[in-house]
Formats: sequence, C-alpha cells, structure tokens
Amino acid sequence: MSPTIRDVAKKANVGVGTVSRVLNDSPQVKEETRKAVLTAIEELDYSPNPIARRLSTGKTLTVGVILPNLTRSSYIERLRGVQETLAKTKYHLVLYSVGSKEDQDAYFREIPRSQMVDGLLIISLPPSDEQAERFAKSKPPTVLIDAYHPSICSVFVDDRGGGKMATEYLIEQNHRKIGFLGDKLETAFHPSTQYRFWGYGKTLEKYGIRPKDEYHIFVEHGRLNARRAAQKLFNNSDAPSAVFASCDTQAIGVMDCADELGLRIPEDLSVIGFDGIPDAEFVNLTTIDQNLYQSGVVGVQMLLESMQELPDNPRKHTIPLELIPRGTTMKKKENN
Amino acid sequence: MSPTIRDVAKKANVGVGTVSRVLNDSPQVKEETRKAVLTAIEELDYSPNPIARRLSTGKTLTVGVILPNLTRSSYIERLRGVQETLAKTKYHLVLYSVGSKEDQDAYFREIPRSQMVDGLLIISLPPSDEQAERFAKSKPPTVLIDAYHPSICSVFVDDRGGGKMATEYLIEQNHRKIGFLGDKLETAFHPSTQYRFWGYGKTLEKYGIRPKDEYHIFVEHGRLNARRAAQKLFNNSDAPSAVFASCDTQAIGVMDCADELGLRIPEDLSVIGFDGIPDAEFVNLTTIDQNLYQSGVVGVQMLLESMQELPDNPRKHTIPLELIPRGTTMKKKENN
DNA sequence: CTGAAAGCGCTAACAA
DNA sequence: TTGTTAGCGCTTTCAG
Repeated sequence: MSPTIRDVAKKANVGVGTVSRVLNDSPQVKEETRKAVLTAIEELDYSPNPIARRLSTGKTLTVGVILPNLTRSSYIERLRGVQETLAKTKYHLVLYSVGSKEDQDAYFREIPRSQMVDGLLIISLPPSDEQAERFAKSKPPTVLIDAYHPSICSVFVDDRGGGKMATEYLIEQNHRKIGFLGDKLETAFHPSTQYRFWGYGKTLEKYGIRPKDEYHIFVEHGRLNARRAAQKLFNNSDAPSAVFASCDTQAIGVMDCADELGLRIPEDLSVIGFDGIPDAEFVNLTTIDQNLYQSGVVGVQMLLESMQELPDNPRKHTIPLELIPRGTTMKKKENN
Repeated sequence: MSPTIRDVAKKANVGVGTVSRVLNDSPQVKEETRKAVLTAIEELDYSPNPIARRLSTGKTLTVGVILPNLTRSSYIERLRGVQETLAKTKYHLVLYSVGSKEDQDAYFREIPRSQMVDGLLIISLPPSDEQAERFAKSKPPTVLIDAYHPSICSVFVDDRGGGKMATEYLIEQNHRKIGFLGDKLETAFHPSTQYRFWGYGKTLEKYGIRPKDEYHIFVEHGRLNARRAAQKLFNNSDAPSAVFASCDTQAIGVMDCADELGLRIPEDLSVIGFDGIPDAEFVNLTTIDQNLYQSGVVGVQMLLESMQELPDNPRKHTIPLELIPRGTTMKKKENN
C-alpha cells in the first residue's frame, strides 16, 4: 500500500493538518517544519491520493469532453485544441465519445448528475431544449462547442453565414450553375449541413438564381460516398460549373469524382469546401476555414471561467470564418 | 447539494448499509426492502457519488491512455480502438497527450504513482529500461501498444518484418532501384522508421542489391515535408522506380511530389506505404496494413485481463501485418 | 436479512 | 504556528 498522509505526519513528528498545509502551500507553516515534512515526503516517496482529496474538497479536477466520435478530422481538431489547452491547467480530460443518439441521450443525462466532472465540454452535439435546460440549471458548468443554445455558454459557428460566404464567392467568380453536396440530414448528429445549405439557397435567391433540385445532393458522410454521389451532378447535360461541398471531406470526394470523370479542376469545375481540416491545405482546396482548433481553445477558456464563477447570462463567442482561396476555384469567363 | 446515501436511507427507513447493498445488487436483500429503497432513490433522483465510492473501494474505474499527440491518423485510429472498446466496460478514459520528451518523462513518472487510474495504456511511446522496470513492478497494470519491452505486457508491431515485406514486394515486382523515405530518426518519439528501414536494408541485401545513400531520405514527419524532400529522389538521373515510404502520410507526400513532377503512378513510379490509415484507401495506396484500430482493441483486452489478475509473465501479442496491393504499385517490365 | 459503525485519505475548522 | 477532529459519501465488516 502507498504511504498516506498519516505516515508522513508520524515520520515528520507533526500532525496531519500540518502535512496537509505544506501539501497545499499554505503560507502559515514555519520554514523548519515545512522542511521536515518535505523530507519525510521524500523519504517515503509519498504522493497524495487525489481521490481522497477530491472527496474532501468536492472538486474532481476533471473536465469531461463529449463528442460524436473519433472519425472526423473536424472533431479531432477541436479535441486537439481542447486537449492542449487543458493540459496547461490542473484539469484532467475524460473522453466520452457517442456512437448513437441513444449514447448521446445517456451521456447527456448521466454525466452531469454523476458528480464526476467539474466541467463539461460538448463538441458538435446540439442539445434539445429539455437537455439544455438541465445543463443550464445545475452543476457542472457546461460549454457547447460548435452548437448553440440560448441558455448555455457556447462557442458558436455561423454555418448560415458560412454558407452564404462560400456561395457568394462562387457567384463572384461568375459561376451561376452551382451544385451543393452535403451530409444526409436525417442521420446527422449536427444540422450544420442544413444551415450551410440554407445560406447557399439564400444567396442564390439574392442573386436571382433559381435553385435546381438536381444540383442538390445529400449523402451519408464520407469521402467515398461523396465521390460516388457527385457523379449524379455531372451525368447531367447541364452540369454545374462549381460545387459547394458542406465539408472538406466531401469536397475532396467531389474532387476524386472530377478526377475520375476527367474533369479538370479548376478549369472545368470549381470546388469549395467548409471546415479547414488539415487535408484541405494538402489538396489545395479552397474552403471556409472555421478555426477548428481555436474553437477548442476558446471552449476551454470559457469553461474555466464558468467554473470560477457561473456567469449570470450564458456567454457566447462566435468563431470567425475565413474564406481561404486556393487552387480549386477560379473565375469563370463571363460568356455563359 | 445532491442527495446522499443517508438521505435515501432515511427516506426508505433503512440503514445506509442496506441502501449500499441494493446499489451494488447484493442478493441478500429482501425483495420488499429493495423495492422501498429503489422508490426512495427514484423520488430523490439520487445518484451515488463515484468519488466516494472510489475512495472506499480503492478502485478508480478509470483507465489512463498516454499517446504522443492527436495529429497523426495512426495514433487516432489506435485511440479509437481503445475508446470504443473501453466504452463497453465500466471504465472511463482519461486522455494524456504528450507534446515533448519532457512531457513523456513527467507522465511516465507521475501518472502511475498518482493512484488516479486502475490501468494504464501507452500508445506508440517506448519506455526506457528504467521506466519499464517501474511500470512492471507496481500498480497500476500497464500495457504498451505499438511498443515492446520484455518486462511489460505489449501489443507488438513487427516493424522490421513489415519493412521486409514491403521491400520484398517491390522486388518481386521487378523493382531494383528502390528509394526509402521515413521520419527523421533523431526527433521521432518512436523508432518505427528505423526498424522499417532495417527491414528494407536487410531485404536489399538478401537480393544482392546494393543500398544507395542517395535513395534514403529522412525528414521531419508530415505530408508536405515528405513531398518536398522526395524531390531529391527524382532530381537524380538515376532515379528510383519505386519508393517505400515509412508511413502512409509520407507515401501520400511522395505521391504529391510525383504528381508535381509529372511522374505517373504506377507507370513511372511505384509507391508503397505503411500503416493502413483510412486515407490510404482513398488515394488507392498500396500499403502494409498494421490494423491500427485492432491494436487498440487488443490493448484494452489485455489491460482488462491484467487488471483482473496480474500475469506472472508479461503477455505479448503481435498484430498481424497485411500487405494490401492497390493502385500505386505495378510490376515493372524485366528489361532494366 | 439488516443496522450500526469503522474506515478509505484527505481538507478545513477549531482550539490551543 | 500547530495538533486534533469532524466530516466528504460510500463500502464493508460485525453483530444481531
């Protein structure tokens, strides 16, 4: 068995209270006794039991992170931002990955009431109103990353605005036939595709461009699925000259498809993605960068502040979106 | 404050011991009293405090996972295997990501003695002999994934054998000028490149092929770095007809480079990778698949068994390597 | 089958 | 400046 605080106290000829004080850097300990205690600690190779400490103080020194899963670069990048920021603090990171809606419900219900974490970070999983109310009302403080709810602190991504931004960019490049490819709405954990599509539609409207159903594809997430599904866009005699893909992974799938069909990018087809995952840079993909990593950093900061003192009103932070023009888009000649 | 076991006991008119028994499914509780307790629990919306439970039982119900970082697909895939397997158990996953050798030393030293985890999983971070001895000797049980040490349980990857396998394959395809591109040895956390390179050299030797220094490139990890560094291979008038890249990410970098230089793959250049990351499939890369996900699964299983009962001798499991021929390699015509 | 009580290792309030 | 002690919420003997 490991030595306890009592062993140290005995060895140093002091009370456990004193040992506790030096453990917690209390200023009110005589230098001499502090030394003695430190020596005893050293000799016994003592290390305080964090569990006992947690029970006594009521703090777990732990932050829970719930995310959809570990398969998408966007989640990983956010997690990376969270992890690296948290590593600089005294808090540990407990990871919860949800595989299904049922998992999500279970986690949302159990983790907060389990008194296991001092704070909770939820990535890319929008809570229902009912769930949100529970998060808002009680411990532990909770912060949403890439999701929004009026009653909870959140790091918000303006998907609608981003959808507009991407579409507007293509239109400025003289594209008028613009396809959209995104996640299947029914099975997604997160409605980002829906919002981005809304921004797309709104922008077409603004420019008086009539949306065409044949230009809109919703498909199960994944590069390969996107690649296959994108074919439909180009079988058409009146194929789009540009595609806005709801995420970079799907954009890359569209590029795969173009490659397969012998379409040159950007000469024959412009492609713009969304997210700014690391791969986007490698394939030279024009995209809306949403600062994934930074969203994790900000989320942690916000959470730590909430843990210090719960704000009266839920704090909101909007991550700036940035269009990064790269090699997959080009200005179309006017003659169209 | 949340209700405690005492509140439940009072409400149900029983002792706390009894409540504890129903909480832990002890068979020796009369059905009637069990019901009463359950009702009280329900009414109070009581949930046992896991911290208190941990202090009392000495079990933390937590497994620690240490890995180099969250940037490489190979680590993530292993983590995914770990996470999904652990999620099926009662254990929580605490994530530690090391950013530097110093981090690694600190984690290796602190985490085991901190009594914070019931078991420890170390991914792709080989311990020194001294560290290994400490892991072996004391709690918590530890298993290495993608690393080997005689005194610790480990899920082993035969990098040397894999290096041979890849090289042998290229030679069978009639390649004789075979380049190698891998991680810079000095800065790597893990010596896998070194081992794979050893297997490469050994195989050249076996076939009487003289290794050429100009064919060997060691560069900081990353797709872009690989892309740039690979140029040196082809500036040469006597350029290799095939490249074995030490990992898939670098192999993809080599493909980028070939693309840039107008080299056709596989007609002008064959490329084989190592790892079997998800992207390898998308870019149709021939590779040595090391079952990354599975290594995480097996690691968890081994750890859980060790936590049940520490084995007398460290257990060893070797992950099977599988060569997956895809579109980046082809048989070279004999005339060379 | 059940209640009472003794810890688990620590912190913090209270005295001294 | 320090020692003593009462918890923190639970599990687990030990009686009964």
